[in-house]
Amino acid sequence: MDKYDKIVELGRRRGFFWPSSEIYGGVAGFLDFGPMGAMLKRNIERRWREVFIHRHHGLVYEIETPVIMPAKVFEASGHVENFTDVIVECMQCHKRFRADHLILEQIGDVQGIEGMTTEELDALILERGVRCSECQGQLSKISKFNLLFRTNIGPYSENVAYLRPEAAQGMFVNFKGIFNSMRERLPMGLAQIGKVARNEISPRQGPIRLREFTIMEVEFFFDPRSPECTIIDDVADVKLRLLTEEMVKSKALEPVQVSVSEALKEGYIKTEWLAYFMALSTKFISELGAPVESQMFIGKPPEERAHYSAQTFDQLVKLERWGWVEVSGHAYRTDYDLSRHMQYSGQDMSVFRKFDAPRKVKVFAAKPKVDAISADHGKNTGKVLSVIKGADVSMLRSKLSSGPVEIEGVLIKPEYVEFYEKEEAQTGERFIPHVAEPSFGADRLTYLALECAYSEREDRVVLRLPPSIAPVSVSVFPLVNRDGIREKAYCIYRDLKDAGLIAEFDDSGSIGRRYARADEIGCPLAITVDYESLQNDTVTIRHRDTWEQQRVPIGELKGFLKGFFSMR
RNA sequence: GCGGCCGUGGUCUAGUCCGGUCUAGGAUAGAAGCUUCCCAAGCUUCGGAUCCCGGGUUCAAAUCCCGGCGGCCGCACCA
Repeated sequence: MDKYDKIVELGRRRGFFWPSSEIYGGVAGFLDFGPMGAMLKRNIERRWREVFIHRHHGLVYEIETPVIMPAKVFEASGHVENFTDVIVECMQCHKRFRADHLILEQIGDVQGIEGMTTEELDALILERGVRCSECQGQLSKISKFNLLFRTNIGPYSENVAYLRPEAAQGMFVNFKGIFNSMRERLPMGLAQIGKVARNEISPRQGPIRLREFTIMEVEFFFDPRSPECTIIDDVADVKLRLLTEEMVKSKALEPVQVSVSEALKEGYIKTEWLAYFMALSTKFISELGAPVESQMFIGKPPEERAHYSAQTFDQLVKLERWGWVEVSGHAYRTDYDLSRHMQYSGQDMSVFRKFDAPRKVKVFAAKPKVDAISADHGKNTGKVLSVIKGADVSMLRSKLSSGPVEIEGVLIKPEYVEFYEKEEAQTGERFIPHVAEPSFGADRLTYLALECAYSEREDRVVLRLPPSIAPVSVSVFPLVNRDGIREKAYCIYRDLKDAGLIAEFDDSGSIGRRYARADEIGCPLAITVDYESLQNDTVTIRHRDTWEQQRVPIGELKGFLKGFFSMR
């Protein structure tokens, strides 16, 4: 029985997590979190929120957008195209191919192949005799890999929508509006914690690979001309363990350990903001209990990167059963997403960059020749004039150079317009921001925290969760249930709850049993009220990790706890 | 998706090969009470399993057969 099995067992026994829809046989890739698990996960989310968002207020803002978005969004993002693979396998040599690619390759362009169902493609393969391009073997039926969950909005089946596979698109589509309302400042990060869904082909590994999970993402927008991270000094000395793309290529297994500033100087990481977030992530993952030695970042080669990424580092953590597992991804998405949304929606996603000093630029201007126009158009002259004024000058100029052109139903002749060069002062230019994206899976982190915290002592399970994320902060026990001790303990318990702590009260079984119960859910402190408490108003505080006890006056309890939890 | 192994109270497990003695045993966890009073002590009592689901064979199925679902391992997949 390895750690994974033990955690799965503990997870069920103590109400952390278990497979979803279990009474109907369960369904792979979905997980339910119980009372303890939900609290643990929320605490991890809360810590992430503090580290990545609140500590950067003024720079990073949290937003919330729907899980369901119209098909158009994911057409623009490239997910519809890149998330849907129709795959055939050669029955002879067992090589796999993208079915559509193979068809196009062998029989040329096929009308409407994009929208074809697998049955139609199967039929096409059969009719046209498409074969394995390697060995000419016969092909299997198509299997379809579409990781997007599809649904409809409203009663119309043609109104297709998808469940988001990442929270990012909600931030991209909102970028411009928020940029405006947040006073048009770059850099600016948008963050989101929320559910995403990916219809994985065959998810295994329990909480590690899910079809629906919580993602925690920042889309950090910056001007590619000023890509400097203004707060890089805060993390310049943080050590990163890196396995760069080149090292992966040369089959290196041991990561190099370099400081953030070295990693940037050596060009391992392409942009400072990405490096900044990688440093934050290292600290964050350490705080959850994973030692730095069992973390590393691995550079993804182009063929393994997402379609939108110019550089990706996966942050890996070593788990006992699953080996190196990705807990966060750090992608340099450049201007891919905003450009695509600009193209697909027709909305301007660009941002104005002011020059240090206005520049003089030579531009062409169009001057309509009213005489010539009115000679041809008479009363319609006004219409023609407005068409000319509305047209893009350089476009109009190049078109007219090869003869008359029709715009908005009006025939424009070259002699209608005179072009002349003029000097114009430009105060700036428009550009599309670039994006650095750190992205975390909260469910994996929850499992990670459990695995890191899991320990055994004298045949008992002790979850040594960091106090900052422990589901229950403090337990209160009466040593015995008589002589007013129980009442006193209960009073303290209620006081602590009033003070905003997650506290539990337990008066059943022996004191040792109660300590053991508290240890199993990772409660860091237990307060015991005993006979001495009746005499001098002190209690014992028992520490989960050392089992040591100390006496603290009841009056100082809240202060003690406040200090204890704030320093972790 | 392919192949192998597997699925019994909340948890772990005995029983499955060789059908009946299993109205399913044990341990642990849980609840109530007594007792003890600082690390899962003890005693009493209680609740909790249509033996993963569906079908079949049989006088009789936890046990044999088929299908499904789920889990683990290997291969494939993993924007």
